[in-house]
Amino acid sequence: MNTYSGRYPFGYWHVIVWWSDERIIRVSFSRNPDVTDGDIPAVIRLYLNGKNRNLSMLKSSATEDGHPYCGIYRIVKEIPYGETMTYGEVAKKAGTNARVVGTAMKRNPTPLIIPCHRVVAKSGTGGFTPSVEIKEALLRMEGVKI
DNA sequence: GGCGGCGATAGCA
DNA sequence: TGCTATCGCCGCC
Repeated sequence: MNTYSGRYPFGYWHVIVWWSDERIIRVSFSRNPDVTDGDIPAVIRLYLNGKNRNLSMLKSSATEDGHPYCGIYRIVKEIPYGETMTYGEVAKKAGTNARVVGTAMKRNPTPLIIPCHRVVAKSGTGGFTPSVEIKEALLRMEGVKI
């Protein structure tokens, strides 16, 4: 199986993507991109430029059977572009509690594909790893008032 | 393999 | 504003 990696600028950050022929393996953010070079899939580039509203066709390693949080990630993946859900609402659908949802979002290996930035606290934006400024920028880009 | 700690929270006094 | 319920996973015995 071939695997690829690439990076792409987003504000002051770079988005780094690892993927294979089958699915997206990992997405991360860095201010100081390492040796990772090359381009990223076109649909993600377009999304970051606000020209593509739908990443749901991409498969993520996180929603596969056996992943510890695949149930939670499948629910989050269904949140439409420009809409948000609270940690509590996701927890209710997943049959768990909000703390567990927060932990799952923090461990999300493929943000953007699993749109964890659309999961917000009941009051406020909630957190984001590595930085809430990325979460806020993504939400603003999607037209969400924060 | 068992046990304790730890959250990107929520809800209530 | 402050405190606690809650629970799945990770790391360390």
